[in-house]
Amino acid sequence: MEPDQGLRERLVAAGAELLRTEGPAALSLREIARRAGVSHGAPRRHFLTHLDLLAAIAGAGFADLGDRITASLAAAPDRPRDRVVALARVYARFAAEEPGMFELMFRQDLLESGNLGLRDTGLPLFALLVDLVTAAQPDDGRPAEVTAGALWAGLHGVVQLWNWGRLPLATGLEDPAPLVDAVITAHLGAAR
Amino acid sequence: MEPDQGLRERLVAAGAELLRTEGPAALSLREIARRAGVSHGAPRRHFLTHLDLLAAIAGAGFADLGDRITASLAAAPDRPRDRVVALARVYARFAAEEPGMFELMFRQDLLESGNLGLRDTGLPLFALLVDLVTAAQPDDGRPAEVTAGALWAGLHGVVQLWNWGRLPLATGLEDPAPLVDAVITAHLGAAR
DNA sequence: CAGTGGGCGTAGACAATGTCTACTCGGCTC
DNA sequence: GAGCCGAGTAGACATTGTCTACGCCCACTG
Repeated sequence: MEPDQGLRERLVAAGAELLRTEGPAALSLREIARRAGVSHGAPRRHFLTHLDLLAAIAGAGFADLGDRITASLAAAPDRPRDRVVALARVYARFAAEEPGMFELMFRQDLLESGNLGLRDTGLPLFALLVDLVTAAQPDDGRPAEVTAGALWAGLHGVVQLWNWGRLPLATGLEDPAPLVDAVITAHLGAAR
Repeated sequence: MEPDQGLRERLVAAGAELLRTEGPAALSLREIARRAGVSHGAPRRHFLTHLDLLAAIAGAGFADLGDRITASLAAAPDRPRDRVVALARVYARFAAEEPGMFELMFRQDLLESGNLGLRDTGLPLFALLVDLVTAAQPDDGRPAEVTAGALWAGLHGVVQLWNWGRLPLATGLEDPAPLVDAVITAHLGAAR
């Protein structure tokens, strides 16, 4: 490991690790500082408030998700619909593997803390989805932004409700994949 | 007002009111007790832990949402698709008017607290949706549970991402209604 | 009717948390 | 070399969730 990264990065990394191992409830400012090996006042030099630190951790989560998506798209076939499927798969896997981070990323009080860095995170993801939807040319007669928005929302809702635990109970499924497929097919048409 | 309801109900009502006026961050156990006019130890006689109290408040939110939906369906036309539209409208309005309660209702740590009362809340809503989808008979060749689940997820994702603030920014819309319509049409077909 | 037991609320303690304010210390510039 | 400033430490403070001891009052039993 690199011993010489700044404390700011170490705090974000320690928070992400803590989130992964102990869950969102363990993300106190003092515990993060402890894991980073500094006193409880040290984070204040880099983040004005606790929420700002959490927002930075969520930002790292968005960066991670973005990296995974671009990596997956690089290896995906050219047909737009297949690329949407690849994106959706990564999105669902991310939410399933890192539920704590996923929850943190979409907490609304993190935006309200006036963190502009987070404000436009997630928008590149949406722009990418608009491009894919435009290329897929669904014949629903709607603006691509609306179709892309509804598609994202469907995908997001599936993984959210799945993590929440009601959908597995209600549908009897043990995997969200059929629901993700239903969402994509509903908006972009069947696979062929 | 009835002066003689039990403290349990008064705590839930005070919490819901506090949630409405001050937001989710203000929902501390002690503040709820203060608003209910009792000492900070009193809630413990009715709720073992803070999370249990929050779960009860969320349960009241589910009951409220259920009431609004059944009231709306009573006045809705008979065509299944129109009934789904009515349900979706209520759902979206609820999320927009009571964002704090909506967020609380879907917090996942509330379920993990082993509250069985909350565990099956929301399932009647889903069963209702399955019935409506079955009656609407979409020709997607999927089990009604899957279509209903994907539909609920789409609806839920729209209002969630809308409250989150990214969708308005990304789509340029100032109302989630077109997205809700896109979701319903995608899963149940056009209005005619 | 006396007594008693338990439900229900109070009051105080405790550890932990987020924020604020000295203070310290090391390296930098003039 | 003197001053200064960024960065981390240490302690204080109010607030929170939980726990425990206590008191009250009403219903039931003998």
